[in-house]
Amino acid sequence: MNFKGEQPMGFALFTSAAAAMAAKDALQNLVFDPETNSVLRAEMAKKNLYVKRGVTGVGTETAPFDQSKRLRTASDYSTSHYAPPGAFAPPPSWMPQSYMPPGGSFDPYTGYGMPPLQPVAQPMVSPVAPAGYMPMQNTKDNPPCNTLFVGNLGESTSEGELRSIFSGQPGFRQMKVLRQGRSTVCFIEFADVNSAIAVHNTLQGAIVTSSDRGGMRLQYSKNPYGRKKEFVNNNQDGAPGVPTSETSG
DNA sequence: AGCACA
Repeated sequence: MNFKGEQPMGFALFTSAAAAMAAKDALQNLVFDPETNSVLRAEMAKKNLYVKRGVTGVGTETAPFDQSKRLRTASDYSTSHYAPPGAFAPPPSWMPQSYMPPGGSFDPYTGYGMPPLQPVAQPMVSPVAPAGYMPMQNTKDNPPCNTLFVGNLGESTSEGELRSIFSGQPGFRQMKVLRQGRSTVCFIEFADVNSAIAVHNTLQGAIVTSSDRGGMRLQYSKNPYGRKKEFVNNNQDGAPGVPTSETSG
């Protein structure tokens, strides 16, 4: 569905072009309305957002403006003090060399400078945490693979909502919901690891309305789809191993 | 924190 010109849109101001790029990538394809499976489209604006001094959340005023009363937004308030959000934290040791976290290299934009200005007051919230997300601590994750494990889902979680959230994501293959008494977990297979990584990052902590636990927790599955189960006994000394379902068939 | 199906 594409109602050009009729969909609401908004503009968000970031501390730097790099931060805006990171947020854009993080939010791209976010399902913000699971009911209709509506997906968020994020682009770099054609022009910088102008913000009146002392006013927050503006952008649509048409009143005549006075150059002295407005502040031109710069692309380079000292980017050095900008702490990237958790999704772009330094890669752990198992991170494959080939994978560069989004937001890692924005060199094309660093020379993009406009004259530095006094910084506007920035709210101390993560620039990529819109409504619809909950902060989510995700200790103990597994190496990236093509299958995501979804946790922190209440027993009331509807499979339909999960499907509407994930089935529209690029690379989605299949989904399986598992009821576990008081809680629910879910497995999602993607066509490739990168698709899974993208969703792991963008939907981490996303609110599942039908669940009563706030945000979902996304982890890489311990046992991804399509990975052959290894032999339990692959000792080199030739001793007979215990047959597994692979060997005894 | 809870990881099934092949």
